[in-house]
Order: sequence, then structure tokens, then C-alpha cells
Amino acid sequence: MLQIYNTLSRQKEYFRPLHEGRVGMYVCGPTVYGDAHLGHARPAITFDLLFRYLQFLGYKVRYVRNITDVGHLEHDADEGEDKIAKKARLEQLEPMEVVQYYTNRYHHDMEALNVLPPSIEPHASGHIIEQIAFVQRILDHGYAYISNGSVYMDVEKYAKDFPYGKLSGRNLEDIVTDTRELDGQDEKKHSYDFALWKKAAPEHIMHWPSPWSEGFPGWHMECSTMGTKYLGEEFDIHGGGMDLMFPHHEAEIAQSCAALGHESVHYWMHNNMITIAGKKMGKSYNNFITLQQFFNGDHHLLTKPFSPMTIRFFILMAHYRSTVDFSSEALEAAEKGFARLQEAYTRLQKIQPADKTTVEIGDLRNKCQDAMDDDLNSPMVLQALFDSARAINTIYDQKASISSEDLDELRKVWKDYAIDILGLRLGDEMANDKSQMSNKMSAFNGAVDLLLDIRLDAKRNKDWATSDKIRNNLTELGFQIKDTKDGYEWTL
RNA sequence: GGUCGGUUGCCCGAGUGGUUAGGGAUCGGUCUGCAAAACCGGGGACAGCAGUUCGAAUCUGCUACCGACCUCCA
Repeated sequence: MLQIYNTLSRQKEYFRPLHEGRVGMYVCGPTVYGDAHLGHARPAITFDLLFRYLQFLGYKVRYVRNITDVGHLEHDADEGEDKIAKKARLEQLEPMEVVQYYTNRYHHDMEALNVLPPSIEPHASGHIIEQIAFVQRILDHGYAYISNGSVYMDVEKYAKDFPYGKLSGRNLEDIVTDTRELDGQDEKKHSYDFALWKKAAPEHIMHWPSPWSEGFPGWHMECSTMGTKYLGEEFDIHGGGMDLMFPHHEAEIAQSCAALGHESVHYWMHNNMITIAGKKMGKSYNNFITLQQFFNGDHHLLTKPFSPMTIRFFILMAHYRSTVDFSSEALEAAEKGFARLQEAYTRLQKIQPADKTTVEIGDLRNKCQDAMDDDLNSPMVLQALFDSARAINTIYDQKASISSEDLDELRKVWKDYAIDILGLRLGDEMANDKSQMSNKMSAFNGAVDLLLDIRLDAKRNKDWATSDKIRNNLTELGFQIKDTKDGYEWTL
């Protein structure tokens, strides 16, 4: 049975959905004012893994991942400028052009990583009315106050009735003493009060009418609003990066409790950070490498380009609650490991069954399931698959055999866990879609086969010069030639 | 300063109180015209100190170092 680590209780808990057979999950998506970097891939892949596994288990899952396209201020002050508005000003674009541009690019990158699209991808800007209503509810319940056209959460009042800080393990006293003095906070009662609605400064481009002022919703409002709109006042899972735990998720809890009188989320899940030289990779450190840069190798820390599947594999090699330290060296190791897995999968499709199984194929399916049930332990799943790869290679080398039933089961486990759950594209699309292969492609394949047939003849005649010339020249062109017992294999 | 987490072999990274993680690299062997791939095998580890225990990398305490959050951040 699936166990997931709940940040609220700081331990693994058995997952029991609110409604039999159905799961609602909400994950904090990107703020679309720049290209997605490796750090963005982590939650996307982590919760994609969860999404896929829940579906595999038979749940009907509604997965909501938002697009933040309004409301994140650069500074916590009146003069603060919206990130998207700033980008729009700098690039002389409509804010919505910026939003659309980076949203498209985000989708493109996610597709490359084989991250499934969520069920609903709501935009903050498309839910202003709902957010205003949400703020109004908090006001009605007395947990917020209006100041100079802005609405602020009255954290002190709230903390008297609800445990503020329970998610991140803070108490109000700590926050009082530790919050820095920032400018432009005069209109707040306390520095730890946070904005629910912000009055727009005259030069602010993005603003909407509200009962309180022409302005925009506070930073944390969209998730509370859209989560409950699409998943209900209570739902199962809320995910996001650890760096969002405080203040973002803490504020979400406070908003929900203040508006609804109870919490919304049952299981809070947080993925850890990707580090680079031990430091968190992030916008604020300006040490990030975008996914596009990985894909085309265009960064001084990268020795070469890395395929999206190498990136996905690299992230899955570590458990989602551990930090992962990026380095080009680590990625190269991941690339080779992934190639090994791919190779085994390709061979698995070619294996011919025999009368009986003479190799230990073990309880692969159980191992994979146990690993996934244990808080999505993808490294353990991969370990099991690698063990299985060894067995597959042995069979492929005809040093062992496998029965028809065992082979079917083995193929099914790989399909279920490697392809469907881990979401690895193991590159058999060509083999499976022969019918859809273009004429050009099949002509090309035929030409390469022809060359290697000639080489095979040369080898039989012990004409090593011709044989090596063909192989070396093809290798130079990027082909990988492997001799087999009585033939050859090639890949590009 | 507060809260939380980490420290595993050459590198990346799992893990359980007693039994091989896995991947990469490396070394040796098998196979091969050579190569590649594959297979077999080897070496190499749990930050330090103290404690609990028959037994601890795994539990407890202390120390050192690193990091995250406390401001936007995935």
C-alpha cells in the first residue's frame, strides 16, 4: 500500500484518498517570466511520477498545476514591481505576451521530459474574480484588514485561533524576532502580515478592479483559490518545492483556514532542491542552467548536450526528498546508465522464449511496487530494473533461457514501471512504429544495412581492410556498430 | 540568531540494527581477426568522539563541517 511522506506530520503515512478511487492533487507550477531551468524539472518530474503511479494503481486523478502569471512582486514594498510586468516593460511587450511566450516554452520543455500535462492548468490571471471572493471570505471572518486599499492577513489574530507555522515548524514568536525590517510596510500592522490584495501603484501595468482598490491579488492567493475551486474545499495532495514551504504554503494553509474554517490539504509533499557545487540552483543565486541549455549543451559547465531523457533519468536516480548535486560528470554517468537500460529494453523485445526459465528473474514486479509504495523510491525501482537488465543480457547472449510466460511478464513489468510509471522513453518507437516510418527512413535504414552486409562479406573473406573501413567510417559519422555472432547491430 | 535537513567507497547515489544496493569510473578474465557491446570477477564505505546493544553506517548524545528556509525562488 502506498505510503507518502507528509510534511505536516514529518513522517510517512499510508495514503488514503478522501473519496474512494479518486485523487485530487495540486502542485505549484512555474512563474512564467523566464525559461525553465533544471530546478523546475524536479517538481515536474516528481509529481509526474506520482500522477503516473496513482493512475497505475487505478485511481482517477485530477491533477491541477497552476501557471503563475501575476502577483509575484520583486520586493515586498509598495514600489515593488510584478516580475512579469517588469519583464514586459524590459522587452516592450504586453504582459500577456510574456506569459504566453514562456508558457509555450515551458510546455515544450515538459513535453521533452515526457512530463504528462496536468488535468487542469489554471492561470492566476484567469481567476481574479474567484480570488477576490476568497479574500472577501477571509475579511468576513475577521482575519484580515483593509489598509490604504490593500488587504492584509491579520496573522496575529489568526494565530490565536489556528496554529500558524505548523507546516514549517515555526511559531509566531520566532517569526516576530526573525523577520527583517523591510521598507514600505507602514500600512501593515505587523511585518509578518502578508498581502491578500495589493493596491496597484500608478505605473503598475497589471491590475484589476476590486471592492478595495484597483490592484492585484497577493502572492499566495491563487493557490488557495484555484486549489479549492477545482479540487474542493478539502483535497488529497498538495505538492511543491521545499523552498515554498515557508512562507508560501504556510500562507496557503492560513488563507484556507481563515476563509473556510478548516484546512484543505491532507498530504503536503515537498521535493528537495537541485544543487550545483553544493548550493541550491535558483533564480536568486543566478546559478541556474536552463533545460534548453542542457538539451543543446550551450553552457560553460556542460561538457556536451544532454538529452531530455538523460535529465529525467538523472533526477529519478535520486529520491525526491534528497538534494541532487548537479555536475556534468554526474550527468555523463547518468547518460551511460540510461543507455544501458535502453539497451536491455531493446533486447528484451528481441528475446525468443524457450521451454523453461534458467535465469533468476526474481520478483521484479514486487520489488518495483514495494519501492514505489515506499514514498516513490524511484532509485530502488531503477536498481531492480538494472538487476533485471543483467538477466536480460544473459538471456540475450544465449547463456540462459526464459519461458514464454516469464518473458511476457518481464516485458509487462518493464512496460509498467520503466515506460508508464518512471516515464522513460526507452526508444522502441522505431521498432513499434515500423508502419509509420517514412519511406525516407526505411530507405536510409536499408542503405546502412546494405553497407554492413558488404562488410559482413568482407569479414567472411578476412578482408579486414574493407571491413574496418566501413565500420570506422560509419563510426565517424556517428553510428555505433556492434558485431554479433552471425551478423551485426547498429544504432545512430 | 531561530527552524529544519544533510555528511556513505574515485564520482553520483540507495538502504536495513546482524545478510551484495544500483549506476559510472577503474582493474583482471571470457568472447572477438581487431574493436564495441555483453558476461564473470576484484578492490574500495558509511564525518569524528562517546553511549545503548550480543551486535550499529543504521538508535541516543556531543563535536565538526555543509546546506535549505526565515525576502522572490521549484
